Amino acid sequence: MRPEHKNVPALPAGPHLDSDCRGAASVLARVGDKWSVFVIMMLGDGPKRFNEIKRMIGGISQRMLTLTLRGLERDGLVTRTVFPTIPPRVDYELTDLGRGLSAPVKALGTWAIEHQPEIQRARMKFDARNDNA
Amino acid sequence: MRPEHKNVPALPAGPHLDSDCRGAASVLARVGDKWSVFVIMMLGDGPKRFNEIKRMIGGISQRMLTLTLRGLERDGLVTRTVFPTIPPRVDYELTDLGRGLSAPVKALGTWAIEHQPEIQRARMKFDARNDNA
DNA sequence: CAGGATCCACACGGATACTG
DNA sequence: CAGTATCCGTGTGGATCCTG
Repeated sequence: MRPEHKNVPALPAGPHLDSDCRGAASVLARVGDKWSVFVIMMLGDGPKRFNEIKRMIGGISQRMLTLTLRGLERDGLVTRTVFPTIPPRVDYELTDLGRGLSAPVKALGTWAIEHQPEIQRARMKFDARNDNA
Repeated sequence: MRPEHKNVPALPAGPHLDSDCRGAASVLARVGDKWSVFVIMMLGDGPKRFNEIKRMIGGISQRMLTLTLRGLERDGLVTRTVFPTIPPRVDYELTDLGRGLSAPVKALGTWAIEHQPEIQRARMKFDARNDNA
């Protein structure tokens, strides 16, 4: 067991970057994770079931969703509730900690959506300049 | 040329996730990038030179820093200014767009630092429960 | 339905050497 | 100093098949 989990490496070793920053790195790694961000946003408005989340996100494999949810659970950001029914049902919900995080994450998401066009234009221009290939 | 650049895949194809979200994904991918986040934070207080940034961050290889800066430049988040002196000198600075982004990013960083202990405790507990290995 | 197990590709990222 | 070029290990993540 214990193979993947999302590795949370914590920067190598350098005596650089004050330790707060280094510890924060592993947290940012989770937040920085594309899928984690999406899941947190999806869970923003109430608990959801596994396949429900999967459908909402769309491009994610069940493997990645499982791994992502496991990671978020590990970090105390979401709770996993199993209903021992047939067929089984599992609900995922943000914890208080998770809800706290969802605020800054949403801010980021909002920013991303708002400025997406500018960024895409910047990319086009940049690529155009360097694409003599 | 044009080998890496940070791939910006934009989710596969699924007719899921409203298109705003899908476009935002590629933006979040940049923000989600660990190194990009650090660089943006470093550049938060004024322009910096290449090796200056490298030293401040510490754990990054010059390759990754180059790639990261290239990506940020491509997205119109930082400007690259070359002084044709000997030895050469290159300054990197946040654009207005970049400065706009640095706000939410800092918010996230702050959150990460503040709640890092809770998260680490959550991880310990989680690992303790499942580590019968 | 929710997810564990496996196989596999390939992009990411480190180390090193070389250049303007 | 600020890169580029190359080699190469490995984590990440998709696809597929199987179970309670």
